[in-house]
Amino acid sequence: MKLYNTLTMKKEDFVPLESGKVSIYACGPTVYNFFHIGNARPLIMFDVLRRYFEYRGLEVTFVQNFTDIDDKIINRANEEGIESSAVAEKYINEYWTDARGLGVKDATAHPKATENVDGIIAMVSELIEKGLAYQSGNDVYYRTSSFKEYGKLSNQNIDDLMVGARVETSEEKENPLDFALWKGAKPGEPSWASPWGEGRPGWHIECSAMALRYLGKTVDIHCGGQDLIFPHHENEIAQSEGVNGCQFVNYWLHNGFISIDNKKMSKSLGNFFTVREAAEAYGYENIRMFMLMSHYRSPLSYSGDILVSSKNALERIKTARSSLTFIAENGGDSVSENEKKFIETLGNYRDRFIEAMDDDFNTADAIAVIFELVRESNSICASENASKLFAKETLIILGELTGVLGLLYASAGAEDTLEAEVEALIKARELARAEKNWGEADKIRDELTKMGIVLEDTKQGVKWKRA
RNA sequence: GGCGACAUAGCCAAGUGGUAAGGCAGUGGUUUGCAAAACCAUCACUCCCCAGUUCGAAUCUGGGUGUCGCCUCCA
Repeated sequence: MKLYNTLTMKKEDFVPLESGKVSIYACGPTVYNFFHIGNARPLIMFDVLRRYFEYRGLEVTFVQNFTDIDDKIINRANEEGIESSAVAEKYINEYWTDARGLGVKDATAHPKATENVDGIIAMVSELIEKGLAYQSGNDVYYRTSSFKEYGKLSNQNIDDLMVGARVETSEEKENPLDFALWKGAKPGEPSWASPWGEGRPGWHIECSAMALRYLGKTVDIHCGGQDLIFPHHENEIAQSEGVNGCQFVNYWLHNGFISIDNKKMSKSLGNFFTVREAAEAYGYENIRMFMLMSHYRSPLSYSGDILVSSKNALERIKTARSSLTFIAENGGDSVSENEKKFIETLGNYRDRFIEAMDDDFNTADAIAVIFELVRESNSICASENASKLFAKETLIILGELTGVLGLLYASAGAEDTLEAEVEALIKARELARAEKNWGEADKIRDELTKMGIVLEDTKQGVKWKRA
């Protein structure tokens, strides 16, 4: 499998540290608000990466943290007049609702910053001992000038950064580029005891400490949004490699942004849609489909129209599955030559799907393969003698491929049953149709439509679905 | 100023040297009692522009234009 590595700026063959296993660290949300569509992209795309590794038989350890202590959380808590821990708890719960709604699997571990303060303190202490950090007042800062490779991920050199730096100058820092590892507590702020007095961890150090604790000194893959490359991931490298003296991450993966009106969607610009509101309007699964239809590194622009288009596209796959499910129950027993031939080609779809995914998990291409499978399958479904065997075999591969992408989960396996009243109406309509009483039949169909039941008269019988 | 990315049909979007995937929308047809769904056909002589390399370029090289992102919390 090839993955595009931000560190080398090339697609590289993925070789895990330990054969058959892969460790992944993903920067998780700062829990002070609902997360937005842009935040959902890495969640969904790297969930697909994780599922794909599992599909290929690798044992995946996937760690995603919660940043549950930070300025924004404290501000929010002050606004609402509650504890910052209550703010964090609330939005962690909201996170689960949305993430699971989007079909994102829970990570192997979801560590919280506040539960890793001891590890953070140990790491900061070691950085000080090594001369890579210094105490200033009650704060501790990383001495960027002492880490020779600072800038290697973002391909920047320190001098250029300094020229363009819009970093606020601080009396506390030796150098504007230095960043906080530990922040001394201001009155009223939540704090933890440390060798430098009461305080709390800086943002960057959390990830280094949690990656070390859960995944060890070197991680196979670290992922996140492109805006984290600098400074967040650059700082993580400085911290982790500074302390551990070895490569921190072998493959750095970064997703592209989602924009609105050609501007990056971001909380600071205020031009964002939360996943919650988008899901209410268009459905969680269609948001997932929207993301999967393009490559994770491409820029993507969000609109209601595009979600409708994604919804229709996903509907096509759902309809195909529903037709197959129907035929698997109501189809014929004899298998035609045409079907036999088709069944033999099913493996080709799998091969092409894998080929697409092996190329930097190209989900857009992978979905195109699914659509081709759908077209061929639909073609056979439309024939009078479609067989149970054909439908069952096709369902297996369709379920397998959509499962890797995490699609079709919302309605998967849901045993939906009809109300007696609806069932009676469908029977009545069948009777009317048999008598060629079209007026009555159409009247009943309109009635059912109003009740949210859509009918399809197929060769194998009447199919229904909820609108 | 430094670093990086993107530009393919009405819309979305793959494709990194061999003659433009896929989806949405549209149009014509088949099917249907009529629908729905589906299928078939059609939908970019062309991939921002110019020059170059090549038998051959959307794909490589050089130049230009436009847009976006990071350099400050940010997926």
